[in-house]
Amino acid sequence: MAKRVTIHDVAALAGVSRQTVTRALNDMDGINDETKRRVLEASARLGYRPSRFARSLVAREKTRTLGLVVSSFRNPYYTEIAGDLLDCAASRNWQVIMASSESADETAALRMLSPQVDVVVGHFWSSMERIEEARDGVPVVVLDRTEHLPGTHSVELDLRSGIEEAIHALRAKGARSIGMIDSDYSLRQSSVYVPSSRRRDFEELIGPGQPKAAVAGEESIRGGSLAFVELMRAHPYVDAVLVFNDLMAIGAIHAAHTLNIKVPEQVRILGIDGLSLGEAVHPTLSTISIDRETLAARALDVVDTLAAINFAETEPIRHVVRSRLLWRESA
Amino acid sequence: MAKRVTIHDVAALAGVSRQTVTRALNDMDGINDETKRRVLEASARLGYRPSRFARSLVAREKTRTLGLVVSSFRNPYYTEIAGDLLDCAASRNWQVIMASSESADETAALRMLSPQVDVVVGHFWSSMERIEEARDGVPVVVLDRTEHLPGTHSVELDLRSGIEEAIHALRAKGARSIGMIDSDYSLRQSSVYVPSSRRRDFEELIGPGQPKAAVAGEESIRGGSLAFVELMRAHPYVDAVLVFNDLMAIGAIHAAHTLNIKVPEQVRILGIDGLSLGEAVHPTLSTISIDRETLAARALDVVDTLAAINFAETEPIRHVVRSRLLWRESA
DNA sequence: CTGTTAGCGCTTTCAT
DNA sequence: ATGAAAGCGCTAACAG
Repeated sequence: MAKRVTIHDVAALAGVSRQTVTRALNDMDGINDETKRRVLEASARLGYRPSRFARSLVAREKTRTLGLVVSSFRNPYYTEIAGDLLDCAASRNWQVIMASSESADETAALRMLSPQVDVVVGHFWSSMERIEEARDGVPVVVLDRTEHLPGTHSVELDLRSGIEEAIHALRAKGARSIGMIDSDYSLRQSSVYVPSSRRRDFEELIGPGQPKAAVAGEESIRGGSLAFVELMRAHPYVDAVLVFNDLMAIGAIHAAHTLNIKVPEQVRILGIDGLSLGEAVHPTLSTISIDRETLAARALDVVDTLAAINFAETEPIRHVVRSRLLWRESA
Repeated sequence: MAKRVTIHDVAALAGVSRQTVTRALNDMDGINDETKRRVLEASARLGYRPSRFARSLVAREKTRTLGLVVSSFRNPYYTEIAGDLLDCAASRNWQVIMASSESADETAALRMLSPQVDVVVGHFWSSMERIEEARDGVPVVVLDRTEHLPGTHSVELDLRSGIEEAIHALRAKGARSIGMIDSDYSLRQSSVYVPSSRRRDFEELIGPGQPKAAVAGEESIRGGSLAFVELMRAHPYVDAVLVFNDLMAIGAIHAAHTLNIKVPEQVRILGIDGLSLGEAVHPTLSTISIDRETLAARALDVVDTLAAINFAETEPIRHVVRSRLLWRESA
């Protein structure tokens, strides 16, 4: 590994001072054309690349860098949010460094990002303590989580009102027994299944008199398929299903095909997320849709607010984004 | 915007030297516990955050940063590659900065990334000259492109052999007239439609005697649907269709449902990409599958090779990744 | 155990 | 038009 070519080497080769090199390369004036040409040539000859570290260190306007932890690149929900966030960040003059918490765990991603960025945004399901320890002083903006986490900022999701509305609407359409397919995420993380807040909301809203028809599966198309089969076997009377997310709901529709169950005639299927992918399946997927662009915009609002106070510790900032029902064909 | 808190301020408040602050914060030894405690407290009081710029400038092992240009966050093909690349990069000790070329154009993304990173990886469809100008000396690794671009490194895709094999297999299964749905990407970029290399390969391989049944559409589910309708209207005799990518192919299957055309009985549909999503539709999508993990690994191989020579200009490095047929139900 | 010195590579004064 | 000096904020190496 050869030693780095510095501005000094270029200056030496061109027979000028370092500042002259700076002038030539940054297209500043106060430099003779001929000198400039010579410097540029020397720079090209040596394959000189200014150090981005030195440059940023001395830059008057520091590059503002945002760390983004993407939970999964296999679930379009997360990648679409990442896309929205990236666009929004670019328009507000933020660089984005991404890390995936798919293979590693999310605190590992956080720990890796924290020394590199001014602030981290992402979906985090770990305990407050673990986040606190991994963030190492860098402010964190937590997305989607419905509980309020002290010490971090958040853009929360109001799914509860969407779920409530959905239950009413499903009943109005004639559903008598509504089941749910939940995520088994907690089970995979800690070997203990804890119902998701989506399920907790669902069970509270559906009322105490109702039979509890719920199963949990992996957050994927396949997981949704398996869970649907399990649900229908255990609770054949179910005529409507709320599914943890759209990906699993698409899996459920797929499984319904296989089981020869007509959707929505025999069973209504309703997802959560609002993925455009839902339009590609038959029947098209009805869903509780999350306004991802607003979510991204709110997250950047928090980030800008924090930047304005130089990322000092401050009272948690909190935003809430609402969801809305998107009726297509499956429910 | 308050002035930045530096190591100096912490040192002053704790009544020690800057070096002692460094020792305390970086958990180095050779420091009194009591002093350490005092420094840590001062640091916390001031909300001190070490400058990542200064730190990287002086670090012996420079952070190696790779820029990744993601063409679209709405097409799982690109996000899945991004995920693979991110994992691969992390395991080889590379930081990744991402930019999307979805809303902006790709040279803008390249221009934004180039001062921040050591090397850029991504899908680029612009002309050599535009890339050359935007990269500003930073080495670029171009993915997927089948033509050989002088001056940039590349991981190319051998789709031709996959397409050839597919045509043989479709004919063996009884297809008499194979059509194609192409991407109209070039049309959107420059108002002139230029057949993609996939289409050029297809037409060469299908032989000169064959009728040319091809239409072009947007690279999306919807675009695939519209194109399929158009294709079947213009060329009703077509009994097999090769589609530019899986997303469009899923759209085509969707449209076939709507048109009441049985897949694969009446028309066989074959995509390109190998998205796992293809398993979620009915019938499941047959496809020419690209080994994304190998693609990611090859790209990182190039990157590591370049790092070893300190990113000096060098002869273009070139890898080729093969594709393979993945028969599911639609063809 | 702690402080001093010397850079990392660049850009910005300010002289010349 | 060019050069010299100062300093961005940090850490490694050496003193004390």
